[in-house]
Amino acid sequence: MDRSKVLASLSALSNEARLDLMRLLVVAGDDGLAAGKIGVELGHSASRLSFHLGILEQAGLIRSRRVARNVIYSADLAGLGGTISYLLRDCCMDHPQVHACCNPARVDDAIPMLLE
Amino acid sequence: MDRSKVLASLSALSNEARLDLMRLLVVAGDDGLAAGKIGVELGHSASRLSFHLGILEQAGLIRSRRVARNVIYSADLAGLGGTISYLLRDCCMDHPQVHACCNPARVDDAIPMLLE
DNA sequence: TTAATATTTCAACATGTCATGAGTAGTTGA
DNA sequence: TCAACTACTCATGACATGTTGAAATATTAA
Repeated sequence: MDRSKVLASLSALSNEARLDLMRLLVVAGDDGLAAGKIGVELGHSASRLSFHLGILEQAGLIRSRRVARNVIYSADLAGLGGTISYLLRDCCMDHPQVHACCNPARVDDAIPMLLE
Repeated sequence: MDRSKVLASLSALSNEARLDLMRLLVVAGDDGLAAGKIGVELGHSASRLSFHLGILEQAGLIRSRRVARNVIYSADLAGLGGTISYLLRDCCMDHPQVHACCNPARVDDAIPMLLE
């Protein structure tokens, strides 16, 4: 992941409405959510929502696909992971003290993944 | 770590000059670096540097202390870790696929920390 | 085809961010 | 104390960001 993409991701995430959007879409999983449903959920106007979704998509943090009349948005976990991973590696130089903060809540779930 | 602090941190990190600053200070370790030295290192004007250092300090990502004529800046690893950890937990809901991206380069170093 | 639905685009405005250069304030050694 | 050194503050202008409401576009059902 190159630096300008990371900067775009961090900038995209540094906004309350967009952080809310990301969380909602992560929870929604691969199925995603239609724009209209998101708007109702978060109480945003259509144009405001579209603006923020566009920024998240541009930053590679979410994807969209058209299904009939609806546009379905879903989280791009690789994009999210890439951004966080950049922070850990290239910014924090994999400093043990920073990694320690990121100790997953459910260690048992995460350890196997780290060993893959 | 509360949401507004996280937003401030992400906003602080979403700038090239400040990302450079963070990396430099993480590498410098606890000893930190004097403002003047940082300016020379990164080629920034004094006022530009002061502006960005102020934003990072305000966001809780770095600390400063006066030593004689110099002001020494150093990375606040807990602040950095807290921000990353918020992204992983409250935004990504500890999603395994995101954690997998953050698999440390040096697994042997990191695993013991995760098990503590 | 027409009407209804879903979403995006656009212009206007307010606000925030950032680089620059000049000036200010704190600290030290002669 | 004075001059040198170090770092910060402030005003300015350029540019970016975010909200709003109206209009435009795309898709579907009748």
